[in-house]
Amino acid sequence: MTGIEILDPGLEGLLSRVELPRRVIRIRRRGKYIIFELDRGFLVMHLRITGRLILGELRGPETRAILRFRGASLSFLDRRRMATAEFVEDISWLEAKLGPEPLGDLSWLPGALKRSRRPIKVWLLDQKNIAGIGNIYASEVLFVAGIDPRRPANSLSEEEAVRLSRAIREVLSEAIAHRGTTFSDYRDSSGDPGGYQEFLRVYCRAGKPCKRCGTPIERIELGGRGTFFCPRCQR
DNA sequence: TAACACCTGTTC
DNA sequence: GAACAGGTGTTA
Repeated sequence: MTGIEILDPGLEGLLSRVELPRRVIRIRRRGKYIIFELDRGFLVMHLRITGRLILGELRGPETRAILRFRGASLSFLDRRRMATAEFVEDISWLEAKLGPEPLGDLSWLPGALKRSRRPIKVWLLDQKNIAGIGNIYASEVLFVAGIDPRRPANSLSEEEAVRLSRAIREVLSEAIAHRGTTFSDYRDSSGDPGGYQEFLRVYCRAGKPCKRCGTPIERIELGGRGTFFCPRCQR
């Protein structure tokens, strides 16, 4: 990393406290966080809802910073300015607040569900339980598993918990294969939208017929977030 | 654990 | 004018 141009004054304190250049050892993801491992310290980013990292130098009202590397630049854009980026010396705090990865081994999941009475949909969104499931995929996963999002986590049977584990893997793998879900803002690093919005089963389909049984999809609020489900297919 | 706060844009 | 939006951190 050879330089950073900070365009949003709100990022000053978080990004300017490191002397450049620094070597990037590798870039990885943990939950919804993007981690640049540097020869000393880390650059940790979270794109929240409308954040984007686009290759090249894009200057516009949404541009918050431009990261420069030897031979490449990354523009950090964010329409709602809720995304975060900061240099830190260590990232143990991140590991401490995130549950296991959703695409890893999930054999622990049935046991963990028994320890919570929260609605299963709210449980899935809590990054401390499992890291990386957002509001779209929580609804989608529960539809595929055939589970009512309002059910207390600890009311799921062993068999339902196993179905849920499989649904998590299936939905997230499919979504990744289609390069993500774009309603309005999400873009990949080339600026291209994802394609999974074409395949969503329940999310944002309130009133439309269930793709499996034809019953109108319902929208309710759980944990303050819009939640979509089929009252017939999900019990 | 729920409500609110953080932001700004879109849609009704 | 109000409601809604893919997320998370703080507060009550």
